[in-house]
Amino acid sequence: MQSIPQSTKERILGAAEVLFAQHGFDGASLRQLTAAAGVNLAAVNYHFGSKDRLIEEVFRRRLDELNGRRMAGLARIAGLEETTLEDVLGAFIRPALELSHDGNGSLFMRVLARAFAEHDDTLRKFLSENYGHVMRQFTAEFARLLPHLSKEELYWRVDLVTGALTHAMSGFGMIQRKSDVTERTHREQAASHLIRFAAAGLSHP
Amino acid sequence: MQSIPQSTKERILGAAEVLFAQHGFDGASLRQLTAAAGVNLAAVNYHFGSKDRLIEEVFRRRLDELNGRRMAGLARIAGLEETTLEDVLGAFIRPALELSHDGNGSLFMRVLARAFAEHDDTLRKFLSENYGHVMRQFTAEFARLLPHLSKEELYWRVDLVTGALTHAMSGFGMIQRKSDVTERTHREQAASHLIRFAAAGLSHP
DNA sequence: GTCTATAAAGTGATAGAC
DNA sequence: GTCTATCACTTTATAGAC
Repeated sequence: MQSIPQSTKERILGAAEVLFAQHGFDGASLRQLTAAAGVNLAAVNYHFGSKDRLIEEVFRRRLDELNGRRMAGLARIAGLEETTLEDVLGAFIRPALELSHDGNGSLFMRVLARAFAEHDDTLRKFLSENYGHVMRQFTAEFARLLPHLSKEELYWRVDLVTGALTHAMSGFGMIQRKSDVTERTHREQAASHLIRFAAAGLSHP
Repeated sequence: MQSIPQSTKERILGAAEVLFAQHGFDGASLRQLTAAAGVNLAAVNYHFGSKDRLIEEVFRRRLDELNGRRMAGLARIAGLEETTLEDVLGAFIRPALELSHDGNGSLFMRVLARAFAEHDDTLRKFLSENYGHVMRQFTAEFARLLPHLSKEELYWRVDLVTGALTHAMSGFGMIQRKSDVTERTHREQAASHLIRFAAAGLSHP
């Protein structure tokens, strides 16, 4: 297998993901970031224009893929007679699990969690405009499977699922991985617990 | 009622809570903070020693009260034969609700959410050492009420409840308050949905 | 496309007068 | 206990050489 040298742009994006996860968007400076990427300080502004635009690209790089997989998974099962709530939750959660098994993908889930905590209007608008349709599609499928719930009741429950998902997938929790369990297995357990927990929380009478 | 003038220390703590919620611990500078409090820049270092110690005091001021109420609520109901899961969840969640109805208390819930996202070891250690016993007490009561769950299974579920709670109480969600609902009512709805959601997620077979 | 150098402003912290 | 002034850095961003 031939090794393909990473472009400066890719090196910056990779280092940014790691450092934003660890220190936050304000906490990670362009100096730390370019040093970690092994590129010149001025390269960020040359390739991205500003730090804010770099932040957006860090999201876009992962979310295009992540939400594409979610939509593909949903398309495969949505509307079928025998679809279960667990199937739909799996279509949403499993792509996040696969991402977090791949290289620094798990760190990206922490970046995403920071974006929620940030409450920044610009960032929220960017996420909502570019990826809002995914949540809407999934919510529509939940509505079909849970016809006993009012629209409002459903929205609240989906919102709480989002919270549990963000928490679990970004590794916020106090649950420490035991030394005899690989990190991969630990995350798989998290996803499996999450799917059953969310299904119960969504569907209770 | 006589108005009691706030001390410099209290003014700083109040302004810090607001600005840390809005801009984060790194994002809010001591200059912004002291200007908002109407005190001199040097006052932070005089009264608290450093920015990090100020951050700790912002937590301590609210968490002593918040967790005290939680423990008092739990003591009132724990161990009783007829205690329900909803009662215990209420004892945990209602003090947070009351806090968020009081002045800038709702902003503090956002500060707390940021602390989770921060993943900072020093801060996590501070929270765990000072308030870890609260989660342990509540988990013990959950264990009593849910004897069919293994220890591991219960830990996962409690962790997921924490995520949903943080999310809901800090107002992360996409659910926008409607104009005909007061903010107070909105938060009460959030708490009520949360308690039922968490009870279902904790207790499913 | 990458580099150095630097501008212009902001940062936490502190010394010392009052 | 509060003030001004300042130290010693770090920040993002950019101009201009190569």
